[in-house]
Amino acid sequence: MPYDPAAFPPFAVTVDLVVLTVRRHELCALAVRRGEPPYQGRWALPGGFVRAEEDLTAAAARELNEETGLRAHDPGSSAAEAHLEQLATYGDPQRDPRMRVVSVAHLVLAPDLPSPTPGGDAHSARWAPVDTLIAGPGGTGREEEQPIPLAFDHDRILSDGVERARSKIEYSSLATAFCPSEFTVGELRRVYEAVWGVVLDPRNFHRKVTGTPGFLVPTGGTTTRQGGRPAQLFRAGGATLLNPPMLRPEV
Amino acid sequence: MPYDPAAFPPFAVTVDLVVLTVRRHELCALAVRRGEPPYQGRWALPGGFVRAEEDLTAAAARELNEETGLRAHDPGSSAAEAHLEQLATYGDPQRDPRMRVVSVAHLVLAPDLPSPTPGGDAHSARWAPVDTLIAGPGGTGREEEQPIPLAFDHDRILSDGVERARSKIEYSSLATAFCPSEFTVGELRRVYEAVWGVVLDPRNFHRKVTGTPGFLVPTGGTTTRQGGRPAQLFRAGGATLLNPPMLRPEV
DNA sequence: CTGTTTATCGTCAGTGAGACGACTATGATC
DNA sequence: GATCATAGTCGTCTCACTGACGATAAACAG
Repeated sequence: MPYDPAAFPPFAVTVDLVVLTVRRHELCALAVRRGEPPYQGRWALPGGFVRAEEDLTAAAARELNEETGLRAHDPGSSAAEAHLEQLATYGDPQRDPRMRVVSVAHLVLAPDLPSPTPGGDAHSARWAPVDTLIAGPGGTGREEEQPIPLAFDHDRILSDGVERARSKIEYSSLATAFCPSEFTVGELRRVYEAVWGVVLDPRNFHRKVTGTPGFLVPTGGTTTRQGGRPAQLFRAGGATLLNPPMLRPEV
Repeated sequence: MPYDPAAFPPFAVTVDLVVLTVRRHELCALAVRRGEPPYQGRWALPGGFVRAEEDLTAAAARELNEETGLRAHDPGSSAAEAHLEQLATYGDPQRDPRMRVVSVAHLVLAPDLPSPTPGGDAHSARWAPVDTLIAGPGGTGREEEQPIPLAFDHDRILSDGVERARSKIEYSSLATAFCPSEFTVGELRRVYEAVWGVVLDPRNFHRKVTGTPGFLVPTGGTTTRQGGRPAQLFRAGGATLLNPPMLRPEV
């Protein structure tokens, strides 16, 4: 194909973020309320335009920091860290009524933030349980109420992000991205239970995660913040791939 | 962020294709020779600009058909079919020296084509063993020769595509996309061996694939095209996910 | 002190994978 | 035609891992 600067149509390129965390035993996603048309007043995923000289990952990290104060996981940063990875790209010609927009969606897994409302504006952003945003895989959204659809094609993007997170914690140590830097086996188990929406056997889970080399390293400390007998504290080990994987119970 | 049509920079959006097949027991990728600068004369992945009113997947399917005559796997099409899925998006500001280009890479898994050269122009396209294009995971490229780098960031795109294919045949029935519509267990095993670069035990492999419900359905016919005792012919079953997965041997 | 909660260790049976022996059915070769 | 090489198919044995679940430990609440 010959090079002709006039031969290709111009696109707007954006990044959208699926930011997931676990709050009160529920998988939650960050949603922002749109202030202007289209979809004015509807909830949407955070995102924005990629700048002229900005890498896609950098744009996603910048938007994440603007919305939540979180930093993407860069070795060398000591701020609150989150896992960030590219999810997929959505480019249906009709997905934005204003113009042709291609959105590169990114997935962020963050620990539960102490701040009750992410970002600065409490009215425009919230953590919403994913069950209230999209219908679950097995049935309707919880409480029999159908969720109000997100703006644009963000329902699909969120679904894809949740599914990616659900499958990825099976064979990687990514579930630790939902935990603070030090955590107990029980806290990690509750992450799996919230993300998968299942109940796991504490004894088998304990055997699995402590028996997988490189997954968890004990810090020596203990805590009773979950009540009951004091539990050992761990931090994430160097292993990123779990082999054999953690098995998600059958439905 | 307020809507201002002048506030976002224009991007060119392209699709690039990682087209993989298995030829003579080797995993091969489709490469085209660039006819003009930049990187004139170098090998590159096939691809092209997304049209103004064209979906990303449609653009990838169109480019695939233009280059190889293959059709993406659409139910209802009887042409030679291939699996097509989105791979990842590459948007480094410096990746194309001419302008800001965001490329949505797609992965295509195709059966070995009877035509010796894909597409029409034998001089500009070829199937190249991936080992001759990128260094293998365990060491150098084969024959101790360092491969000539592909144009742009296509080395990375190809590596990502190959890695996706290698991991995806573990837990899905996607390896059948490399096979003709009817194939034997041995032919499927040779696909795994070529993609992973390993040798698998024929007896354990046979037990695994024939014992997984929905993976293979016998057609009733047999063939001796591989020599030896006649082998049953199968076609791909409806199952797409393999549970438990096919295990890739340790290195 | 008793009950409750959570953590942790152990046991046992069943599933599945790796290693590998044995047999079968074809074509090639002497 | 006998023999050999090749590829396919069935079985067996062992080990690792999982799921189910009993038992004990260490905290706190009443």
